[in-house]
Amino acid sequence: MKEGPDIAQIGALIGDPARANMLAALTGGRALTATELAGVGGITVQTASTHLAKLEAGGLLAQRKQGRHRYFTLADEAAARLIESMMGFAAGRGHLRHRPGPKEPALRKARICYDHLAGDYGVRMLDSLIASGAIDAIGDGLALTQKGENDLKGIGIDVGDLRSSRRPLCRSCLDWSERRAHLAGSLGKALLSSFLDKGWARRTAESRSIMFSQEGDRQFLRLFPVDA
Amino acid sequence: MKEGPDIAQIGALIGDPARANMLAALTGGRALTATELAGVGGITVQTASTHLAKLEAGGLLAQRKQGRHRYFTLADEAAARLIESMMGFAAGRGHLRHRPGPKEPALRKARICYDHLAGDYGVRMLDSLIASGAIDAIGDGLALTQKGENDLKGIGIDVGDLRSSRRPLCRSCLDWSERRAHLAGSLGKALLSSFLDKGWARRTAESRSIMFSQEGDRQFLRLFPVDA
DNA sequence: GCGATGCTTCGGTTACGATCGAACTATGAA
DNA sequence: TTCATAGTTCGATCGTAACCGAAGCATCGC
Repeated sequence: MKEGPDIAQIGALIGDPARANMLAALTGGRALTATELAGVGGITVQTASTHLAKLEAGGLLAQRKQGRHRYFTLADEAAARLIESMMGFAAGRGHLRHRPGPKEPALRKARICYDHLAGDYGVRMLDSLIASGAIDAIGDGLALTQKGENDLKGIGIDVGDLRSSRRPLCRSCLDWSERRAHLAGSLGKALLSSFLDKGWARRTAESRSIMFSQEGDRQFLRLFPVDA
Repeated sequence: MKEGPDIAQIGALIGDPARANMLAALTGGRALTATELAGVGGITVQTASTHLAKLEAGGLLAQRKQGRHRYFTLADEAAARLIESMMGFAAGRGHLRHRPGPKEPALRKARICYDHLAGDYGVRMLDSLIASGAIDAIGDGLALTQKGENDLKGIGIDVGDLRSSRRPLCRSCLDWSERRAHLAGSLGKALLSSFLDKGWARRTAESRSIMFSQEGDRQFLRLFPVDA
């Protein structure tokens, strides 16, 4: 029996805790080596190696050899979206690996979600963009308005460049901590990049959280106000 | 270790072949009994029972007791979307359970996807609605136009009723056989229902395919033309 | 009450796959 | 060349979870 795609294969791939941890870590967007991934998975390198091979064969991971290192990333945006949508679903059902830890608050405030900003700040940014009329929310979709395009130019983002990529400009992404949407897509990526470039924020070494500087915090809150 | 939602749990739930088959069968939208699900899973009822309990505990399934039967459905639209997005991803990677079988062509032509029309006909319908200006495609999102609302009234669908539900009116859903989008959301559901009510099409007993009558076929193709 | 049907729980078996130690290959540095 | 680091492959072990037979509830029809 049966017609249709084989869900069980990729389910099983994601279903192993060690592999799931590695995938979640790669949600952070940066490429990691096999040894680093063994660390986040809590397993030895040999074991990690076989896991990584399976994930790559399953189309979830891509690797790039560089010298004697092997850097792994999520295969593409589709893979990233799958993982993120599973995180959203899992969070909605209370399937949390709740070991609160000290990094938690920072993670809820602002973190990276593949290549864009998530957490409280990510949600706030999208809300603000919609409230100001820079983005229209239509059904599930998001569309940049003319006003939005002008506003963005003011902070140094040229939307024309972004449109040339095949990737959608705006996409909404469900936030597992806030359970509300934040902005993904090439525009989401560009915005985060600009914050990092401006020195408003920086990525932390070992976690997916994003640390805003005092000045960056001030600027961000000014740029994306929320009226309650 | 780790912060964040536990992907591994639901991954493992979906990762078992028997469970995956049951979930895929429920993608057909209709409620199935435990014994029926045991059949599609290819296992005995005892085993199915434990699987179903796990799926329910995991928030993927909901059950409704009715007499001495227990009817299972996907827990909600979020669960359905997760399964469908996994099917889309799996299909894109060529993870097919290819046992072509005789039902395949019918399935590719028209099938039910949770509660709306998918397959060749589903894709065609959305394409046609966009081409005629009834629906605007904006980024990832779909929005019904005024013209669309009028057109729909002509075939007996009152959009006002649909808007009252909290569920989004239009949503695009990736088709695993066509690898293109078709129309989901409450409007997608309403359209399929109207085809069934009109007698243009009927659901088959054991498969997810939808059979159009000769007359239904003619009407459908007239209503949703594609100019090539 | 009775048996029949639908489903769950229990107990024991079995198989698959995750795991690691050890040996092996590849790249880089000295 | 030799040593060190990064990663893979092999072989063997071990745990977990899927599985089914049998027994136990629950609900229906009579």
